[in-house]
Amino acid sequence: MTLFEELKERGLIAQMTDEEQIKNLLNNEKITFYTGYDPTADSLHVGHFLQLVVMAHMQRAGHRPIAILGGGTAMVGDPTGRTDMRKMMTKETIAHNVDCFRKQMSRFIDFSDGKALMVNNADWLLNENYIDFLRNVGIHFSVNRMLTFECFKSRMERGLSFLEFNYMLMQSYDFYRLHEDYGCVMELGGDDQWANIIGGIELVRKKTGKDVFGMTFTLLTTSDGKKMGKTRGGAIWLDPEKTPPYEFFQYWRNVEDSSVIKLLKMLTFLPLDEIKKYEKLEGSELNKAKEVLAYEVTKLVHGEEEANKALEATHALFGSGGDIKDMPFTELAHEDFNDDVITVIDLLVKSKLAPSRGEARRLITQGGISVNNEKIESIGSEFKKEDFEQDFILKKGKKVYHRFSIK
RNA sequence: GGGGGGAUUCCCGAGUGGCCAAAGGGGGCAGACUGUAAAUCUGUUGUCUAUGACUUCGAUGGUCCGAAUCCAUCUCCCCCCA
Repeated sequence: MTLFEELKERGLIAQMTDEEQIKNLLNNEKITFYTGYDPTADSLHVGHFLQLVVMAHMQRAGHRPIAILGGGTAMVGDPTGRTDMRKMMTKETIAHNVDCFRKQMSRFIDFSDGKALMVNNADWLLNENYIDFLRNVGIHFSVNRMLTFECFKSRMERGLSFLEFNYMLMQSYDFYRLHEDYGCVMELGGDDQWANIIGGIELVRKKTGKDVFGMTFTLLTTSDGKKMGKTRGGAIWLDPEKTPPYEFFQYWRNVEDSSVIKLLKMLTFLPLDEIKKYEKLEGSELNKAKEVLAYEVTKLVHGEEEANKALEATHALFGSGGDIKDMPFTELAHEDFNDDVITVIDLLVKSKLAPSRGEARRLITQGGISVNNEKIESIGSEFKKEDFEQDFILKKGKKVYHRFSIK
């Protein structure tokens, strides 16, 4: 199967500028392409992960990826799809985020021996002279045309600052620079990036007369169209400090039925033939596919060892057997006890299962808390130190487990 | 530069002197039903040493027995005209 077919079959391609030419390019040539990452946080999240997967597919097929870190563009902020302006980040924050991204990325893309490049657009954008930039780049953009773009629609009602309006020009200029400096001929991005990509392609054509290409991949959404990768606690991060592997695993284990197959295709490298087998599953059988999805994605992001641990813990809690050691846990200190006892409320707050004592009370009152499978009936329930000598597993709701031990 | 409107709890959005910890919706959490799914129904959703106390309605100061609501100053946002 050719790369192009594979990407298509996996549902990764959303739009492209010229299907025939791109197909030919991907299947018969070795090209240099790029994708951008805006360093808006100190860790990559699942949206970036999809981006990395696409890059990896391309790299495996012999193409050369350039990952561009938006150290320069983040100074301005992409208004695409936003109803309000982003908070301006300080230069220090941006630099820090760029560093974090850089470390995480090398796990997915092989940057050795020039097989892939990582550049920071701060290197050229920050030194641009305003007047020169306007004369070289600004001249090629029509405001009339930009205003008709879908990506600015939502902002036409709420207001759009001139600062943000420039974002498209900056990203377009990136493409031009990469084209000139590295022979980059294609930009890849999430489907929301379509307008910015087109901007770059047109700029390259106007300045050099050369044709370059653009392709977007499908965004991760739930069946009702919401962006995936968000929970009440915020985004699902790739940084194990911010989203522990067990939690990461659980996120994928709990996706809705209608998304499993789609996600297996998009986010894992399992052969399509194998995924076809899961496609036949129905009803509760789909849980098997969900487990495979969770395992594979966790393995890619956190490594095989962590994936195994998460799987073990999952089996221990939801099935039978397995090792409970690897579920989230809290170690209690002797100071946490009062007269050798500790209340359930304290346990809930200590382990951050409840954000406040009031919330902890509510959980207990509503019957949402149990310890070693015995429901806690009273908000005054206490436990002695001895109780922690054996396994002590607290359950919140139906599927949040937490283990306690004593130092 | 001129004129007008606005800032409310996680979000949207009511409330224009006591009945306001603040309607309604969304989201979250919990319960029922289930398959660790979806949909649905129910409860809940500021904090605490908890039938009470404390903090909250852009910021500061004031009026009043009493302020999210009235007054003054300030900060920020939006719209219209130029």
